[in-house]
Amino acid sequence: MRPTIREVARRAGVSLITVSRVVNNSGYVSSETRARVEEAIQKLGYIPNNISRSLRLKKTNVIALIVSDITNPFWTTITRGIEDACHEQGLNVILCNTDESPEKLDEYVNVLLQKRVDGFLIAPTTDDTDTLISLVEQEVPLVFIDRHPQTIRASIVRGDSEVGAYKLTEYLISLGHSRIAILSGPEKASTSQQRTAGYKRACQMHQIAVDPSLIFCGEYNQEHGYHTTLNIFEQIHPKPTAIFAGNSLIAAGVFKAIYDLGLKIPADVSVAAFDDLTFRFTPEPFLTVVDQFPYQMGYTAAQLLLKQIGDQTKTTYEEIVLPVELIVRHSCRQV
Amino acid sequence: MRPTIREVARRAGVSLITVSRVVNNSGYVSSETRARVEEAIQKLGYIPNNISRSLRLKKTNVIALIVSDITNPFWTTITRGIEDACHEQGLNVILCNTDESPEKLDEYVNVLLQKRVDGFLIAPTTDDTDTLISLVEQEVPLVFIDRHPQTIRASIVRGDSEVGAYKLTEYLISLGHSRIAILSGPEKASTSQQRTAGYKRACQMHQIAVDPSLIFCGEYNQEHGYHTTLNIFEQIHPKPTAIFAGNSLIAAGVFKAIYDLGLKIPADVSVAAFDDLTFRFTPEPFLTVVDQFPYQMGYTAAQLLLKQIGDQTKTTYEEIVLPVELIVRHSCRQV
DNA sequence: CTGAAAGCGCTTACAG
DNA sequence: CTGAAAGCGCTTACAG
Repeated sequence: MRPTIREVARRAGVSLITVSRVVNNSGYVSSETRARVEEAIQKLGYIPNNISRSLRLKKTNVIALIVSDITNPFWTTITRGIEDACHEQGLNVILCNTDESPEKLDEYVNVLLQKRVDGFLIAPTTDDTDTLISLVEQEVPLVFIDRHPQTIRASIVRGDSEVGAYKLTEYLISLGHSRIAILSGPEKASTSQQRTAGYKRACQMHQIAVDPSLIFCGEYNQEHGYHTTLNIFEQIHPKPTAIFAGNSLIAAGVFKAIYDLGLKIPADVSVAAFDDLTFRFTPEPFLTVVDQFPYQMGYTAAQLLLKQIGDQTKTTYEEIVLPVELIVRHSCRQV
Repeated sequence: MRPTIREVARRAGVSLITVSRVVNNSGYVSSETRARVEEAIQKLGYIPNNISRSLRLKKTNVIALIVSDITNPFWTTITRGIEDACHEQGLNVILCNTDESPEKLDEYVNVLLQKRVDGFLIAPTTDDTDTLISLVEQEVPLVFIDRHPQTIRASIVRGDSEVGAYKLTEYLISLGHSRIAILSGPEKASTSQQRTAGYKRACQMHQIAVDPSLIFCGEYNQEHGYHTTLNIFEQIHPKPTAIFAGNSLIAAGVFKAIYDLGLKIPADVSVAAFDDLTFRFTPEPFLTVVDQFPYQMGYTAAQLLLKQIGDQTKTTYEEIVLPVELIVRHSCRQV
């Protein structure tokens, strides 16, 4: 059984209040009293109970992070940024993986609402809206990361998908490509809408006709990249000379399909993608990408959430769009 | 302000106890009463406060996970296994990154002790012993993952490093290699001791002299892999024909060094490593590895911790050694 | 500079 | 099947 503040008080011959003051460094305590209390704490191995503190203060210093899968390096890196920002401010983060299941999201949100976390950082997937709406209605501090569910007005930190896609497409056009397939994400996801929009804008700006049969929406996963690429090479004529993968999972699928088709990148087809994630174990990274700086994204999102937790008074809605960067490497060639 | 159990009770015309019973599904409640209470809960949007519940019950249903860096795919995958196991049992996990800093470890442990987490899952680094000893003395539920700090008796779940290293070395020997450099981890880390031991045992079993100048301890990071490999190719004669990297970070450094030296794998030198982590974005994985199944490792560790949290009575010490597997690919050649 | 008392929102052993 | 009362371990506004 751990000693409580009461035992410390008894041992130091003071009241509970005084002990509370020295523990929290608040209010006046004479230095002799402080010393006595500190000695008692020491001797008893007293560890303040923050459960009761939280109950009184209605503040847990814990936030919830909900992503689809921490194992996806994009989310891993975001998570690290979040944890660092929270650690600096003395908060802890509870990690949740939903695997894109609305039921798991529900479950997590319910449990964490019961645990009275101070706020939520959520990377929403397409079909989660109901639970999220209810969070917003309850005015729980909440910031979205990366994606913005349709119709929900809440704070968000995201990369500039439109501009990123524009730059990437423009780069491909500058290499002489005019038939560029884009393997985007789900039609309803704000990120894939923005990426497709950037792609279209670049085409239009450079007098290249947008061919709707080169725009493929699908999940942000390898299967989409793989099967769509196989499809493209079987059925589309004239074949595209470049493929723009909407994220790195899709890119991995594209790579595999091209490998299985016995083709070479960039000799037979140029490939570029969103998100720069394979660098860690590659001596010489190869893929041309748009980097969204996920660490910064997580860090910024956490800071925004902490700010909102700080001033609960005004329920302000804030959208932070982070700049992205085109990193040219060796997966695209001049045609 | 959220409604409390008191308001629900008033609205339903029952006592607090009764509300508590229906919320927790414990004890007898007539179905009419239950219905009335449930309606009140519904109408008020009552969300039980688990802070106060935790205070009473002395149980938070939260555990702490402390790793050096979630961004390292080995830990990412372990983390996912842990989170899944905890989620199944209704616990949440707080994620902490120490960056191998003993001070950060201290800080996290103190804060989380104050938050009264139900237990700790820790991947210790070499110099953390003091804080960890104190945790063990306090009989806080604790299980180590992957590594075992010297001198501390506590539960641990780890891969079979010795056998893994033995198999990997034996495989290299079977290809005709007799000068095999091993780039192991820190001298004091149990994992690197075991890997070095497995390496030596394999050499001895196959009548190959163990050359101490081919055994390189260092950090589990890219720098060690990089600089040691450069060193090897400048200074060691006769040169080793194979390099055994102690983990995947070291392997990445080895790869980069070999690339920078203008050499090819496996034509000029064979390379094999611990941990299979690059598969995700690679259509055709190349590196021959020992897979430690980090997902399983995390899952198992969490289960062990949850078991220990369950029966607090006996402070049993348990060591679970998980089997590992040699996965032969294309980074080693016959000599 | 120090303290008495109420209260944060639950649960539980006991009585009826 | 239902409830009164004590208590989990803190903090705070107020008084002295």
